[in-house]
Amino acid sequence: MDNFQALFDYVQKLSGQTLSVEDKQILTTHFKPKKIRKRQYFLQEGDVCKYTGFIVKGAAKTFTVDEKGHEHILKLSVENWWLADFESFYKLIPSRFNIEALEDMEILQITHNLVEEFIKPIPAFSAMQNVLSQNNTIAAQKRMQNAISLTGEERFQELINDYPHFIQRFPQNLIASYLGLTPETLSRIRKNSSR
Amino acid sequence: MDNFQALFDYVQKLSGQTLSVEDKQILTTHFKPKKIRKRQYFLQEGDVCKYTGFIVKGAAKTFTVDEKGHEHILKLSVENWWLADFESFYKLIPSRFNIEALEDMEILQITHNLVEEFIKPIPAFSAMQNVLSQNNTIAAQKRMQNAISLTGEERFQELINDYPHFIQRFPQNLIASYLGLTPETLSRIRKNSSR
DNA sequence: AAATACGCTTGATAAAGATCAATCTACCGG
DNA sequence: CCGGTAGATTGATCTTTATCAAGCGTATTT
Repeated sequence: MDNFQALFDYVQKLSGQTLSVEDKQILTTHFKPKKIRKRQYFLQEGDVCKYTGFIVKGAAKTFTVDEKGHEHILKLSVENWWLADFESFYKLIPSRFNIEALEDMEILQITHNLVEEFIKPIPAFSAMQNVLSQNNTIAAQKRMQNAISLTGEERFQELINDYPHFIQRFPQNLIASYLGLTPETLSRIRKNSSR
Repeated sequence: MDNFQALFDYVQKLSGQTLSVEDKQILTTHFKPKKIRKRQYFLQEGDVCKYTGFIVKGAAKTFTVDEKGHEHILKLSVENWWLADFESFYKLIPSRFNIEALEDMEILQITHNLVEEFIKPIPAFSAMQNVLSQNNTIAAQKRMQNAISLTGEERFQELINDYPHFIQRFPQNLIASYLGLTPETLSRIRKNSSR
């Protein structure tokens, strides 16, 4: 039960609506709790992303590996975020991304079909999805603007502003990759900006 | 009538559903045709984006101006795309962006309230919005990945792949800005890559 | 037709960031 | 307690990209 409370709270908060007892029952029936251990993969490049997962506890990285073997981190995800490559999840095509647990995780996972059939009909859930989609659009737009118009140092400052807990929680080399920098460059940026 | 046909076609294509005569009537009633001349602004930084516009004809750029007076182009929009700063449009807050016509334009515009009240209840329109939202999420994800993991030259190649008509239609300095490069750098990239 | 503005190119130089290599520390796991 | 691994830092060097300045061609305006 406790696992699901986080999901209920989240849906109600974002939608601004209340979940009935029956709604909660439907969510509890179709979302499956799953544990993922640190370093375990939720999704591997080339596989279809069959599930999306609501993160109850823990954190993960979404990344690609280039020809030189370097990781590029597209996304860092923590509690109350959704875990998936949505391109693969929506279209059922092989994913270009890997998703790996950075800490031991507890998630609630579900397939696309079950969402469409049983979950979307819940008004609060559907409303939550709309709000989430708006938030994502806005965040993506901001991050893209930062990418094309700011220097590495400025992007780092923005990250500290927008997601201060990331700095505490994740090692610096992952932060660097998320910002599109090498660990060495981020190290030097931090050194110089503390002047 | 002709103006609206493009919108009808677009909604039906993306939603996979058919618009009834009544549906079309509702759309025709609430979307207002508007002409915007080349160099005219659809939105100015600091203003609230009250309208979203479906582009029937023409093209526009969405951009910011930094402290040094340099433009940074976040988006280039053409026929069958939507024109708006969605952060400002959804939340009714002042926009950080400018949107300016690059060619004479014909759009169909509407306010947020009218969409919510009259347009969203049309099932095909609502379905179209869901598909559009998915497409946008996927495109934003891809562009972000390119930004953090590719060089300028590689990003240019991706642009040629994904939006070949952009190269024909827009001057090179706008393409450069969209890619997060200076016009000089893009000029040199093109020179060297034709080797 | 002249004037002008705009976009593209090229050159010289500077800044930002990547790469490669080495070292240092801290934190496990046996 | 020891050895290993992961992360952070620093230095030297190279590559990529920005900046500033000038010149050129072409379309547009008057």
